[in-house]
Amino acid sequence: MKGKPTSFDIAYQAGVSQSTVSRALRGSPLVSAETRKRIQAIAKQLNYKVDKNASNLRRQHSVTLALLLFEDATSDAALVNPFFLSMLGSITRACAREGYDLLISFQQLSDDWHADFQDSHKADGLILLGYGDFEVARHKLEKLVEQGTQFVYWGAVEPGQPGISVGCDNVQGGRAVTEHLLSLGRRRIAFVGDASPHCPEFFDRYRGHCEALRAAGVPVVPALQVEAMDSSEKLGHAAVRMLQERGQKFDAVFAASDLLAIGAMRALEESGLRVPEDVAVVGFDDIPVAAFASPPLTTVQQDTRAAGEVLVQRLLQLIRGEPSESTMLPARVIVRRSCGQPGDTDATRMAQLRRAS
Amino acid sequence: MKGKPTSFDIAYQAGVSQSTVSRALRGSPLVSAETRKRIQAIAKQLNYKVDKNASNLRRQHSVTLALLLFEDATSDAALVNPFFLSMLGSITRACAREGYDLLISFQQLSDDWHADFQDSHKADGLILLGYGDFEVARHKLEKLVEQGTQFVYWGAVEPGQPGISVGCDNVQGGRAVTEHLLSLGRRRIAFVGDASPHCPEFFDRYRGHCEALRAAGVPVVPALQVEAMDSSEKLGHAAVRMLQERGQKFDAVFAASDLLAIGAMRALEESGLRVPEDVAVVGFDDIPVAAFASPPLTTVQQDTRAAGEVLVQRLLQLIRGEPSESTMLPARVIVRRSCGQPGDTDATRMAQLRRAS
DNA sequence: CTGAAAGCGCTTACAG
DNA sequence: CTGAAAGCGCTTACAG
Repeated sequence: MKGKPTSFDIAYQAGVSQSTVSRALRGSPLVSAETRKRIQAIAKQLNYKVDKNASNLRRQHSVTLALLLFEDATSDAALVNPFFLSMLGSITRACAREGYDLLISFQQLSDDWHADFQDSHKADGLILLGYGDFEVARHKLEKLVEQGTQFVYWGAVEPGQPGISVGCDNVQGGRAVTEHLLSLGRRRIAFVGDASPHCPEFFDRYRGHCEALRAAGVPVVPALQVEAMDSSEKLGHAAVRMLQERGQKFDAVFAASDLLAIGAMRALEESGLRVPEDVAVVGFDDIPVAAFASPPLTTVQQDTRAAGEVLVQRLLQLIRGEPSESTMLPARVIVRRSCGQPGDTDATRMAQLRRAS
Repeated sequence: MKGKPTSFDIAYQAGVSQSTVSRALRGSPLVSAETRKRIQAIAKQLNYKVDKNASNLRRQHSVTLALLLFEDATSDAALVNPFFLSMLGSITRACAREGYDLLISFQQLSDDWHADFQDSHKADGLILLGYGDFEVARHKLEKLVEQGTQFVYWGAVEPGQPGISVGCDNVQGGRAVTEHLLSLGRRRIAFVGDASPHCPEFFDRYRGHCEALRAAGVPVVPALQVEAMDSSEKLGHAAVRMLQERGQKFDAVFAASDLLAIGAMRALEESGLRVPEDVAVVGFDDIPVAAFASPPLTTVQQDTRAAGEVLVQRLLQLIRGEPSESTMLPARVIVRRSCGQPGDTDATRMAQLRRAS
């Protein structure tokens, strides 16, 4: 046998036409069971695999999805957002289950958003993770819609957004974790995270936060909110310093992400403040290290497993021309020690590790 | 414009033949600069992208690599080994730089090892991460070699192994971290991890460990070695219990992976033993949570960034028919508090976080 | 149920 | 430097 066998080789051995081989292997009902069986046996024996490129070319689709992870050009080249990473598993598996292959690519925020993948027929649709400044991203997303690109993205879920998005219920998450802080007696809660349309997810978390405060009759103090557009330990650290420079007193910090929260805790520690005794700290995301922070971080868990599933489902609906819609997933407060209430540390830590590994 | 433009559309607009369009866009020197320029401009204006499937079919290769992550069938479906995950970034980037696309797929250890990707022309070569029991994997790897599959894998680097592997210098890493423990006065060091050809990487770490002991004139006590074939917190926990049941005294634990080490620390804690005062603990891998463990875990860092680069380079050499060879990367001890020597916690923690995010 | 034939959109010898 | 033509390996109307 020279080179890879083709459907003609199978046909020859089976004594049928190449068309019949193709039909049999694609599961067409137009082939008799007996013929199909014979063909399959020979294909298996010859280790024949349908040539994807030929099949794709002919059928005009690739049965492949592309996962585009956007990252800041300024950040170190080896970084991958741990939150997105945790979605990777479920996305991959959902694709596999649906018979789709998954291309993965890291993109610079500044680049053209590669409709390239679809234009070149490398992928039938795109999953976008991480868009940076949403006001900038919005235009790019709108262009994608215009071009007829099939895509879904993880982010805020709000009316008027371009395309289909999947995200967690940030308002509810922000509300729930703030209520928890309030129930522990905290009243001056700082919020670390941008509260503007540039960061709709952080903004929604802030909205939920404010809702909870108002419902409890606690005043919303603008000076207790500090901008942080990105999610990093450094920005969280800087935010606490900023609050202190403002001379604001606070007994809790709600950081819009775990990375911000961890940086905030470090800054507090350095100022001689104890977490949670002096200042309670909560984050958002429940990234793997959250359970290992000192103290272990109370946070809001987004269901990354469901997230991956839903992203793939929505994208496939788009590709198949079925009705599809943006979807919000529930958020869940995970209580650990950083908020001042001894949580079930051991159990959550085990669960975390399991998710991490 | 109906549907995606083809090279014929470009040719028509440029007033040249389709062949010339193809040549111009592929950068053939057979096209005049002026013609090329005109064609490129029109292609750009029409948002033309070469159809990958057609191009691949014609050229008989896919300019795509497949990353296969193997996992235990028994483990929860959402798990991804954090160590492999940390390699993903550099693999992706190395592929992008070389102009290759990257398919990613999770495979069950028990499945056929999908030469499928290559047979179907989905990918030109494979990168395998995680093989489980190497004695079992060896046969599969040998079969891949027989079939002429182009692949590289992460693992031990030893003579007589099938195919091309890339791994860290486990012997050196095991030696170095043991020397460190010895330098801190520890003498009865337990080793948690399988020391057999089933786990060549763990075995090499054990070898390095024994070398260091012998060089220091410290006896190697077989009863201080506990099997753990896999890397999980649970097995690390069980290993410490086993040591205690054996009635062995030990003042340090060298776990063959961070996950094992973290489980071991928890078991020690539960027995009322203090880490590092009573028992020093060190791990291997330097996964993101290692810096956040309590106490922060001393471990051996594998250079995941270089790992990804080298894996891709070696695979491309194979694909291009160039000489290639298995490669060993250096390992580096990261000192944190779990070994009893106050490490530069803050600096390493920051570095860790940066790698984690 | 099966076969002959067209065609998916390129790339690349071949001829000029 | 350019064009006409073959062909990569399939899938799928079309005809039987």
